[in-house]
Amino acid sequence: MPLASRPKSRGPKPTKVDPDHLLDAAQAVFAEDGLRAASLRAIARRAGCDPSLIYYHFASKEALFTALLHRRFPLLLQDMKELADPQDVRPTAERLWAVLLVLHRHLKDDPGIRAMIRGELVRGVDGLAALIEEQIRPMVLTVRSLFDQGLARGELRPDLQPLLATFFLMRMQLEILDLLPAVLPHLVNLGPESMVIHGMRAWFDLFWRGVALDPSIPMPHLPDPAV
Amino acid sequence: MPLASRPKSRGPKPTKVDPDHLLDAAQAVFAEDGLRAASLRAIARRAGCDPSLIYYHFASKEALFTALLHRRFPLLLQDMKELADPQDVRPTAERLWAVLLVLHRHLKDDPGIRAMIRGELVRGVDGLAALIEEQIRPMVLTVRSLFDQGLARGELRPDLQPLLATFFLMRMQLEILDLLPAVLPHLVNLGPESMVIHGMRAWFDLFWRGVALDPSIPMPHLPDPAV
DNA sequence: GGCATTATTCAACACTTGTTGAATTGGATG
DNA sequence: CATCCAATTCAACAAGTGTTGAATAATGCC
Repeated sequence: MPLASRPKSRGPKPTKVDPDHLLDAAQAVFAEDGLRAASLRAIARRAGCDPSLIYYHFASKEALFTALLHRRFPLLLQDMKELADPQDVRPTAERLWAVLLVLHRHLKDDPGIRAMIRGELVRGVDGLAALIEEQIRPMVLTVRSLFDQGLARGELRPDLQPLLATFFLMRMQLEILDLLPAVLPHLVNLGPESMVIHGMRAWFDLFWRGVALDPSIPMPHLPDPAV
Repeated sequence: MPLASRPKSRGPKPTKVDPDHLLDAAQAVFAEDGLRAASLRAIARRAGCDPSLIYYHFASKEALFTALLHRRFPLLLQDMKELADPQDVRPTAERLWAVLLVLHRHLKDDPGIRAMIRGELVRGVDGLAALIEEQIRPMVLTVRSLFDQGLARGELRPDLQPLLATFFLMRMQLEILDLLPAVLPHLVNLGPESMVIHGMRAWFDLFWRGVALDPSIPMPHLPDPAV
């Protein structure tokens, strides 16, 4: 009884709530409410601690957010860069499909970072929007280089516009991860997870037919995302 | 002087701020901040009136938002329905392009309603999210019927999935309207407006090649959006 | 056991929010 | 000119916000 209803105790349970745990809670709340509307009290509630504790680990609400940013983006960029190694001789179709797989792996269970990439979380917070763009740009340019390589190898339509193609490919993957599980499963009879894979394949099929030099030659085998 | 700096006057200038003017201001502010973070005071400031006036015309913040919803969506749906008339014998490519033109016409200058469609504005506000979905669904099904007609006429790949194709086509158009003018013009040398048209054509070219039964037969002439 | 340090909470601050009720104005009508 | 009404503002409310400084509990070290 003194456990559940302790009426007046002060600073009771230092159970080592490490910063990562706070970041997890912050990510969840930010994803739901956006940067502006998300409250530190809501984050603290989620993390099971007092709002003041956040200020012990982070300087401010904004610092908490940028810490979130630097936790995930570098990993994503790294994976993308490995994909774009010019020595990679796999067919371009396979490598572009791998771009979708990387996005799937990193963003599947993380609506927060998806919203970040979309720029939603920081609507109207100029400094942070610029910071996010700064994290995203190298990733976009990396994928773009994949298209340049594909063009040089004669596997893509010569009139292709690499930057727009990059934009189309990645952007739609974000939408697929976000929207398909939310709205389509009750229109088609598929579970949310296989709905995403189904959508990814349909999208890439359409996309590749649109960008390939000769869409009639069959695509290489496209592996499912690792689960 | 008594005009600019009137220090203590009460209820001064009934200049007939009609509800539509309030809706305009609300739309702008909602688009920037989202439903939760947007404040009635900011809306009132934008409209040049007192926050209380909003309550004279609308019952609450939420009522103001739903009024916004019912102002634009029906018009959009109507245009889309005219497009999907089964008697229309134009080539399917031309009709699908017209879908993009309708979206362009209605949403080009209206980031607020774009954000509504994307569902951003109402993150975490359950009732409203359902209400928006209710407005969007008939529009989606209308466009879907266009694909069904195209399939029946043998102009589309028989293995096409109409619902996914609808999703891809419309969703990317939203992204084009939102993102291309914001991020690409300083990477490509095009003005924001022609950037959008450029992007739309590139997108539809890719899309059509992806869904057509025989992408090698040339597309009909695709008119520019009317400006 | 005493002590310094670290992790945590409490209580309060100044401010903003949606909302309301009463007060005020301008114009039309008599 | 007086009266009525619609349009508008003022002033205040309770609740929630980010943030801070002081207080407290647990932990490891001597």
